[in-house]
Amino acid sequence: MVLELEKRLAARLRAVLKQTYSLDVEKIPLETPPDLHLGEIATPIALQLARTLRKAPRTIALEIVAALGVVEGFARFEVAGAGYINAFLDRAAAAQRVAAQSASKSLPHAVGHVLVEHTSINPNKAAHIGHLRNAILGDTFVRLLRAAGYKVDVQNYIDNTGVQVADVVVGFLHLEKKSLAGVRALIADCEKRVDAGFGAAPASAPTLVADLRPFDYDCWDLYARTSLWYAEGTADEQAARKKLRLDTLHAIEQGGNETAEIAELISTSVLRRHLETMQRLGIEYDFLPRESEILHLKFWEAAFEKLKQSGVLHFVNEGKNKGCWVMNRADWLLKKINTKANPDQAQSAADTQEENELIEGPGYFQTTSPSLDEDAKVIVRSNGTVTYVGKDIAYHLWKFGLLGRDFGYKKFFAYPRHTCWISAEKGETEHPHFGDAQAIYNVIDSRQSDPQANVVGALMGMGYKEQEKALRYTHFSYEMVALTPRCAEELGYSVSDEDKKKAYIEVSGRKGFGVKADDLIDKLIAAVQPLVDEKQAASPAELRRQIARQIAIGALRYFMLKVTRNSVIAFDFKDALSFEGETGPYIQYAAVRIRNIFRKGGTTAEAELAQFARLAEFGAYLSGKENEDIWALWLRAGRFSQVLTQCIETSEPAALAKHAFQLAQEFANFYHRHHILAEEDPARRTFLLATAAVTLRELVRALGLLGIESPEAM
RNA sequence: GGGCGAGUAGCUCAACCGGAUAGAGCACCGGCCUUCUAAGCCGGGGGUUGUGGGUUCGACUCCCGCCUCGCCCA
Repeated sequence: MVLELEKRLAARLRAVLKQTYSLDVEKIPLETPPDLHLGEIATPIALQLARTLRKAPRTIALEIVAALGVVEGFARFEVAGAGYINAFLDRAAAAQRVAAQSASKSLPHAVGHVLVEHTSINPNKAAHIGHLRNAILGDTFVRLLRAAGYKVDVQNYIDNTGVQVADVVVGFLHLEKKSLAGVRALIADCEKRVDAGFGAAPASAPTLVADLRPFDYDCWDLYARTSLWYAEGTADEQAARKKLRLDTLHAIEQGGNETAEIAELISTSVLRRHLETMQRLGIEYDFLPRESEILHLKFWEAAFEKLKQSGVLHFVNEGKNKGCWVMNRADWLLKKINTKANPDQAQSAADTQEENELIEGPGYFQTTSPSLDEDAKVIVRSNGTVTYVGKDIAYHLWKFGLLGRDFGYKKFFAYPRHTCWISAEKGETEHPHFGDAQAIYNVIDSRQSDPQANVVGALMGMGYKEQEKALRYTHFSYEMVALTPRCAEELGYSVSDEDKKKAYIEVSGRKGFGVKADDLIDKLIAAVQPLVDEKQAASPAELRRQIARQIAIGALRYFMLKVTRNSVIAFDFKDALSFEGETGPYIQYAAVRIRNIFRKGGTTAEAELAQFARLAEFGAYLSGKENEDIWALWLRAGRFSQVLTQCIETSEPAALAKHAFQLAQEFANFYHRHHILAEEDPARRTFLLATAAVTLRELVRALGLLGIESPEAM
């Protein structure tokens, strides 16, 4: 509702400026006034034009308002302050529009096939809180894109042939002295234990993991032990272990041997655990592309030819990179380096500005003649091995359908409503097709921004800037989750004096330092369960467990989503286990209260909205100081598409989290001031019930996009 | 050494394209349960937005320098 009116107002203002001043203003600045008595939409356009028009801002504002005339959906316009134009909505008309909206309908504007990659955990250990942030951000963004009308495929990239998997293989073979058969037996054993309770179906009892060790937990410990083992012993022993590690890695990459088979067994089993963990949070995937297929189906070889042909790579004959294939660098980057080297050439602010636009804008990449660039990115090492970035370029060419090769596909994991596929050398004949995306989002933490930029650079260098789609590459970056020193100590880790002084300590899978995802979920459920049992004593135990689970997940997802992406989360149980204030449960609680009103009133939201549609006159209920809180609620409810659009444009789901909270907060305010069911005037009662109905609809919709369920009771 | 990001209330974080009085939550203090659920509501204190300049009608926001912290690369 608000979004439509903003567009209409902007169009009208544009026309007025053209007509009155012969000005073409493409972007009309619109903002939200700080207070409702200043209207619902404001523009400082008159302030901006004061210089060009050589007039006082207020004069301009008054002229514009006079020329605006009547605009549908608006009650009036006022000039305020230094020269703001404040627009006041026709509240009754606005409320009607909001009430008439459908919760399920997606926005019509978006078309196109989008690919979102998230989670992508090394399949050698249990998922931890950092992985949770990734998966929750990614999954939420997928929900937002789908709500906006995009067709989205969700991918979870699996590095099943990397050094991390190799380390656990080394651990099983050489520390645990297990054979292939031994590993297989252990996994079968673990899976039995998982089936018995841990991390299983929603209805099962919350289980703390102390006595139930799923396989990914075993690997978590073994991985840390193996990492330590490499660093122990004499220099000779260390060298031997290092060689063992490298040989193992090569055997896995090679495939077709027992070591590779063990790696396959481990990575597949751990991967399955990751999918189970994420399923607890309502997170599902469509396709799992694996590194092993990227290797064996020769994706790199295909990409290498294209990279050489397009001149993005060149062979180095001298200097420290002699014998390597390196990537040519973009002109702007070299220019920047040269400028730094000559401090005499002081740049003006304008030049810097221009340069920034070059860097950020599309089409900046121009390959340059291969001069001496010792810092150029090496893609193929002098020993012939490909770097990670090289393989990633090949993979991303595939994502855009530019590689000319495809994976094989096999069914891997069954969700209640759909199947998750995995890559295979020889797949099933009947399968869906992935890749060929028009836009991609890679949910990867900010530490990977350099490699990501290199991949983009390569794609652009290959000339795909001409094809619009190759530019639609978004590194959906986010900061890591770290532990506060206090939290680390609580968990029993020994914290060095140096670390104690820090605000936070980075988690490390290699050191086994962190909070496991399943542990956190279990802890949350265990913390909420007593509250639910107490307040819902009359409900059956199974329902109480379901509610506790919904609240726990709501708390966790909201905790990860309320913070903007580029802020480090210093994890602390005190904050994460909170169910009060700006939390998921607070919002869920608001929705439950509304449900209770309808239940007690013996009516439904749908029935009341239908009743409301027949209401002749209700404008009076939306005006006046005493009804300001009610109007605030309707207005907020009408902002949904505005917020959704903003979230997608900025790749930032936090704005929706904030929106949901504000809506819940405004409802709580309304709830305490107006006793709906006690209202004696039937028309006003209908109006108040409609207010609650619209709020419920919007709360449930916003929560749903955040991946949070709305319990029937709590 | 180079690149990226961050610094806002005691703590954790917001602030739409440069706009009106910089906002929430937690913590703290004081009120509110015979009502549609107190996982709630109301009130209170709390700020030189790291720092010094610049740009302009206007700067948390843009530019330059410096300080501190984090990450990445060498």
